[in-house]
Amino acid sequence: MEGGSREGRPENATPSVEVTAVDLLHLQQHQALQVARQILLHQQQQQQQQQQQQPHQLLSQQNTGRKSPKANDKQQSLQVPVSVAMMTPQVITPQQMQQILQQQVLSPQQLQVLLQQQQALMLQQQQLQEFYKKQQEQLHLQLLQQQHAGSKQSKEQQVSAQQLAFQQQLLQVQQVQQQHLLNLQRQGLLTIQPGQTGLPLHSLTQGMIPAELQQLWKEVTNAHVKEEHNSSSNNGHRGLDLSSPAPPKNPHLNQHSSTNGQYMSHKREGTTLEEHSHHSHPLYGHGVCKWPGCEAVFDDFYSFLKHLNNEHALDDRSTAQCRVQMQVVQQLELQLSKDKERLQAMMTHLHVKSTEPKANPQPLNLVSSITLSKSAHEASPPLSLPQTPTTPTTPLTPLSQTHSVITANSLHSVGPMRRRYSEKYNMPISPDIIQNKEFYMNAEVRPPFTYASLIRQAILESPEKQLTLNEIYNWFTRMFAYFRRNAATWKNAVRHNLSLHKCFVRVENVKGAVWTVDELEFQKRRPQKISGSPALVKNIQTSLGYGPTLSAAFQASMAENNIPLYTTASIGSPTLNSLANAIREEMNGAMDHGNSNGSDSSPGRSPLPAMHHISVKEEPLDPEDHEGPLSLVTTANHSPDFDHHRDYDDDQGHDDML
DNA sequence: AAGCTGATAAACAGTT
DNA sequence: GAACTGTTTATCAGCT
Repeated sequence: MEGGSREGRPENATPSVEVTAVDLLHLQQHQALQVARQILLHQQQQQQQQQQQQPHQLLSQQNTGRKSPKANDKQQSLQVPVSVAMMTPQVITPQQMQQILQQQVLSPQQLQVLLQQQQALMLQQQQLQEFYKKQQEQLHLQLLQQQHAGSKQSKEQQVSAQQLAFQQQLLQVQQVQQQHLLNLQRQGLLTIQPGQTGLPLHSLTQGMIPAELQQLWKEVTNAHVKEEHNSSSNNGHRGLDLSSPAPPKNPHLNQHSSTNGQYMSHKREGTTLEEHSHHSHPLYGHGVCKWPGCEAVFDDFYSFLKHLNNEHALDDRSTAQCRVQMQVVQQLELQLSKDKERLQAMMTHLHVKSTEPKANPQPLNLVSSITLSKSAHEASPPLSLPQTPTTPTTPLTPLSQTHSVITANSLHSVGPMRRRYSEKYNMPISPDIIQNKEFYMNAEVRPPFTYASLIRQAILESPEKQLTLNEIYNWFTRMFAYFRRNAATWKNAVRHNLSLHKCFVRVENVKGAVWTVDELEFQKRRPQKISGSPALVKNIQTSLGYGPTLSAAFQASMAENNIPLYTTASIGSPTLNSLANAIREEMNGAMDHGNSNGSDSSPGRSPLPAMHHISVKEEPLDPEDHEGPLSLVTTANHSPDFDHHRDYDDDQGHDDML
């Protein structure tokens, strides 16, 4: 019952914006999706034109949200599309894709074909670049020899002059060059069949230079004219295919071949193919010839064309200029690739920060990607593979929400956190909270503690070890940015926990009632395990199959603690120190204390580390806070009472992490 | 697979 | 009467 309403509640539906690992993984597919989307849009437009009455059904499948909370419903899953619909329009989500496919606008086969074509085109692009490069090298030599044969200047000077020219043109011609390349591709001049990729290129780069280049040149310079005559079919602007019949939809796909976001402008390009034939040309803009170094002004397009054919015909000079341009493009692309690499590294870094010690960031990314979609906790174990969500709620935040910017929102998971990170092991809440106080206070990251643990911490931190409900609320909001949202939800949870757990004792006070902690009860209900538990040790050593190395232990610990869980997707994650401390504590507990005393675990389990953390505490709160809670915790932990922990020895602590 | 635990939601009653 | 406080029930999900 409530389940339904819960999963459909607004917080969940909020389209969380987050850069996830999956985003990264999908990044490559993004271009393909974009292109496909453009095609789809185009087709849809055509359809609409043809059947004007046909409604746009993309979102029509959304169910009308039922309201009665009581009314039983297992239809929550149907609400998924709603959240999908709320996502950024630029991104085509898997769901949208599916919808599109369902509408048969584009069949899966078609899509696959398109994608394959894109891949082939990307290959082409690479080969084309190689071709250009070689051409440039050769032409460069020729240029130097021919143009400056009689010159007294040293070749080095010439080269530097060339380089200077390159730099000057670098920015100016970037766009023009891109368009130029696109234009070539669009016209199918260099279309290469996927199967025969190697051959044509080879021939081009080897012996066909003159012929191919000449033809290519003609095509470039006369493209517009031919396009005019080519009025032909819809997309068929590939009358000049040298190698093979390009697929009908290549014009669009070709755009994709470029590595960066060029496709953004592709649509415009693609839709203006006809325009080109009339008054548009990559080398003609604003009445000016955009040939590098030309800038001749023309009143009309045809004058420009004449100029282009006359002044920029295929000769050594033009060829050399072309080569220069190619080099410019190449350098730009090189830089682009470097920047992309850098971006990737940055994103990876940010995603994985909390688990830096880990060797492989991949899983982390995956984890982080899932984090929001699910209840972050499940995804926590940085380890492994993306856990397949079993929950219907999962789809709420589709992986496709990629490309979004990292924002504060992306850091926190607002949705219902049905599961604490891990119930397995107690984590010394105090140290963690203290050390990461800044983080929790500023980042809307759900703290990896259970409500009970937090409530206890709040109470213990108070001078009198007692708080009113409202004071507890305040502590939550003060200490955790996460709890500055959804007050109704977590406050209810707090009250619920206070009432539910025996460890929280309500004491009538003069001014009302206050809540205190019965540490005994608290420890009772929390079987502490970390230390003594062989399972933990084993877990630490073998988890993830990374082996018993320290790093493995680190990973395991983090995984188990779920410390980084929410933070994997966040920028400001807990410091490495805290992680190390947490792990150290666990390790200490496991190794040092063995099973003998149950003191280990939980909240106060490791007094020493706790003390270290204390020193870090910077809270303007009461000075007593520093020692108060901790000492209390410590005593509690070491008290004989912990003997009953053994009663729970077999259960892997159900600790309380949120 | 069952049971435990925690999170969430909600209804309800008492108090302020 | 509204808001707050506190209790209770129900459901779901993760874990052992």
